Parts: sequence; C-alpha cells; structure tokens
Amino acid sequence: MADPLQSFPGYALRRAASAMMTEFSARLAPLGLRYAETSAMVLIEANPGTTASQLGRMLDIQRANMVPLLNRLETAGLISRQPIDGKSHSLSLTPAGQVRLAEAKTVIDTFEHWLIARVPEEHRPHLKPALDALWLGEG
Amino acid sequence: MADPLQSFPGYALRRAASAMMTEFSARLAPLGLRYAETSAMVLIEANPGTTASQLGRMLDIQRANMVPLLNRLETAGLISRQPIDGKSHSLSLTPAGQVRLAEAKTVIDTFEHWLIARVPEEHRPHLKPALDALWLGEG
DNA sequence: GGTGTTTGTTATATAACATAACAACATTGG
DNA sequence: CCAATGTTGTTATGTTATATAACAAACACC
Repeated sequence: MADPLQSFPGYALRRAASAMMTEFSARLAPLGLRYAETSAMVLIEANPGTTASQLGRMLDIQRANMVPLLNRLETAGLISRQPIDGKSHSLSLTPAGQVRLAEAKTVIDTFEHWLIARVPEEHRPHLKPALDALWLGEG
Repeated sequence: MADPLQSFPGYALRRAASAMMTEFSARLAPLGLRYAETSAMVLIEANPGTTASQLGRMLDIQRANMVPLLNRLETAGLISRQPIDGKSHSLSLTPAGQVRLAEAKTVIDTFEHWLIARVPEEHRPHLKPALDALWLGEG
C-alpha cells in the first residue's frame, strides 16, 4: 500500500507526537495523573504561588479549561488554592502533591530517556533544537 | 517565570506538533477540509479502491471513527463508495474530490516548505529521520 | 459446512480544546 | 478620588479527536 503521507515531515511530526503522548500517558496512568495535570504540577512546583491564569498562559491552555484541571488536582488533594487579593488565587503543591510529583518526575525522566534513545545517535542532538525552532521560533 | 518543561524533548515534541497542526488546520479551513479528511483523501487517491478498514489501519484511526469521517466526505461529494463483495466498500475520489484534493495538495506543499524553513539549516536534514525513528522505530 | 475473523456500523464515553458571557475585582489615567 | 478598562476565576456550551463495546452480515479456511 502506497503511503505518500510518510514523505511529509509534518505528518511524521504529528504521528511521532501522538505515539509519544500515548506512551507517556500510559506510563503516567498508574499514578492517576494525566499529561496536562502533570505539567501543571511541574510548573506549580517551579513557581510556587503562581495563579491559574499565568499557568494557562505558560501551558497554552485557556483560562476556562484550567478550571476543571485544577479542580481535579485540588479534589485529589494534590494542590491547594489560597486567595491572593480577592481576585487571584495562589497555587501550591500540598505535601501529598509533592510526593506524587516526585513519583511523576521519575516517570518523566525514564520516559524522556527512552524517547531520546529511540532516535539514532547522529540525529539525537538535532531533535530538540529543531522542535524548539518550530514552536518557539519567531512568528 | 521558570519553565522546567522547556528542557524536555517530549514536551517540545508535543508543543511543536500542536503548533504545526494549528497552522495546518488554519490553512486547510478555507477548503472546507479537516486534517484527517485531507489525509484520507491523499491515501484514497494513492490507493484507489481501498477499503475503510485499510485506510483506518494506515492512518491509525479506529474503524468506528472512520464512519463519520467518510460520511462527511461522501456527503460533500468528494468520495464515493462502491460495494466490493457485500462486506467491504471500495473507496475512490469523485471528480470533485480530485479537484479539491489538487487544491489541498498545494496547501500541503506550501505548508511543508514553510515548516521546514522554520528549522535552522544545520538541523533540517535530521528532523524527519529523527521523527520517523520515534513513530516507526522498532517496538 | 461450521468456526473464527473481518467489515461496516451504531451507540456511547472521554479527553482536549474553543468561545462567550459574567461578576468581582484591580489598575491606571486623569 | 473615581471612571474607564482590563484581569481573574468561573459557568455554560460546543467541537474535535479518540476509545470501547456490541452487532449483523459476510467472508476465509480447514
């Protein structure tokens, strides 16, 4: 079966991302965490006291969609919200959240190493710079 | 704001793919086509007479999810289904489908060139091989 | 020729993401 | 000071992509 799609870098990009996200989600599932939840927790740990809006901007998630995400994390006892000024809330990890995130971080590390190991050595150093140019590059 | 996520290739992969798919979809929108519909049409043209199941296997789309996709294309008059053996249907592009796909192909070409142009020259030759290893690689 | 598999399909559920509206609040420019 | 403007968290709602389970009809093969 002829597959002309395989000649397109854009198609390869999508398929690769999709395959890797499937794998990553599967590894995260035992912790009861989703992909987006985990990234939120990583950012909250790195920036204690951030607000939902700031988080959404960093993750490129709409303000409105942060609500259910953070609700899940709060209900699970992993994060807590505290009023900053009557409008914004300050986000931080609970002790349980810190424990869970530590577990998640070993999953992340293992996964990232596994991912990089999949790409042939000659190409390895080029992957991240190329991807960064795609999503961070000017314009 | 500290963003530890930016150090992960996996995160960059996801963000890059998401950014590129947003751009691609926007370019396809004027033609009234979605991403998945377009890839289906490309494969149908390259393999006239394929069935929905085969298509789904190539695109990694569940059989069940092919139904609404192909229904849309058929309703739009872009593809036609003909019984092969009472169980399978043979898929092919209608004349209108061929015209539409030709338009889509110029969009694809422009997009793919634009995408590659975004990555710095040194990394350019490595992107596709690296991505292919990620989604096609053994295991 | 009966058993197991494949096909297209329906129904249904979930995740991710988008938009619009809103009240409460903060900021700032005059 | 205060009026105009923008921000925050939130609800409600819709769309797209994707997943599973079930089904009848048809096929393959031994």
